[in-house]
Amino acid sequence: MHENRHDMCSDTGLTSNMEDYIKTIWLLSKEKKVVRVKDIARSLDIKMPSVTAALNKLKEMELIEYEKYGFIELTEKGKTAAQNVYGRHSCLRDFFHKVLQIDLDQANADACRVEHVLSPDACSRLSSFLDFYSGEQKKESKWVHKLENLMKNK
Amino acid sequence: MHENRHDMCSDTGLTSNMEDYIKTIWLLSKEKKVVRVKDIARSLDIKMPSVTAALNKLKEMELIEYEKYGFIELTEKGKTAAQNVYGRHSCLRDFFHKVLQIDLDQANADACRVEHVLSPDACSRLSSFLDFYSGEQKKESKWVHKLENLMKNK
DNA sequence: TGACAAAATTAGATCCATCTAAGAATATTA
DNA sequence: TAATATTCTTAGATGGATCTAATTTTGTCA
Repeated sequence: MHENRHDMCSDTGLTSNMEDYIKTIWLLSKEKKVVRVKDIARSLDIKMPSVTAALNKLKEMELIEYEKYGFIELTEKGKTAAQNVYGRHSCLRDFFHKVLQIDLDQANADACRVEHVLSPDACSRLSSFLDFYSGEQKKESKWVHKLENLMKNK
Repeated sequence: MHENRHDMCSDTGLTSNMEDYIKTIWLLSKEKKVVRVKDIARSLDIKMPSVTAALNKLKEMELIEYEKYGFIELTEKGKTAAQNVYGRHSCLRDFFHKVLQIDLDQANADACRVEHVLSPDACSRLSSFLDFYSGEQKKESKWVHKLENLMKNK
């Protein structure tokens, strides 16, 4: 019982928070090679003790490998989940930025929040829509230009 | 300090939860005339004591009028906030349902979660997009048909 | 109107996620 | 290498939101 009382996310079965952590760890490990508690804290704009607490949970869930004062690395399971979250993120960011023409920073910020709550189906449909839109954009369809103008003047 | 540590929503400055409560109260009062703790609990799929606790906070924030064992009514401030949330909700639901062709129940479910995290700007742009889309739909534009087919076969 | 049923509240607990303050481990550098 | 600075962890607290169990209030109806 009680599985669904807390903030779980449709896809990964993790809380929004846990999703944020693994996404962040994944992004940091792509650019830094060594992920530090400090970096995670800075990225998520929280304090280090909060990170430590979260890392222990993530380890418990076998999403990361991690020893006290030691390295932080995603397990395969963790990587999969992170990519999953990031997939949703980029799909949303692209929609916000490319279609709705929200500036990139704000598009990212919106995506960061929405990514945890959008159903897999909605996400995949949004993705299809984006593909369609890109195609039309390449073909320089009139309606795309109209829409672009409409969004530009907001 | 500490204003932003918890789950605040861009628009109303309330938590997702509080937004859910006032939206629910608003919807119930439109169909029932007398809003009961029991109804709110059933709507949100939580237990009555949780509702009581929330009502006290909402009263504190002057979003509802409410006395122990008594009536529950939104203040003007509360109504405004509720309409605000519901505006976001319907905009998202329409996008999910009409554009992405997600069935209505699921569209509502997705909207219910996203409504708390979408920025006002994104929301108003999405709304503009929907207007544009509806217009094109009325004109029976080819691209709309193409997109409709694409989404139908998902 | 008095007994019973339904609805609402209080009390007390849990979980999640964060914080500050203080102390331990690690890294740097004079 | 000893002192210092940085990084990280522990301990303990807070706030939001929920729950169950028990109690109180309100409503119903025989």
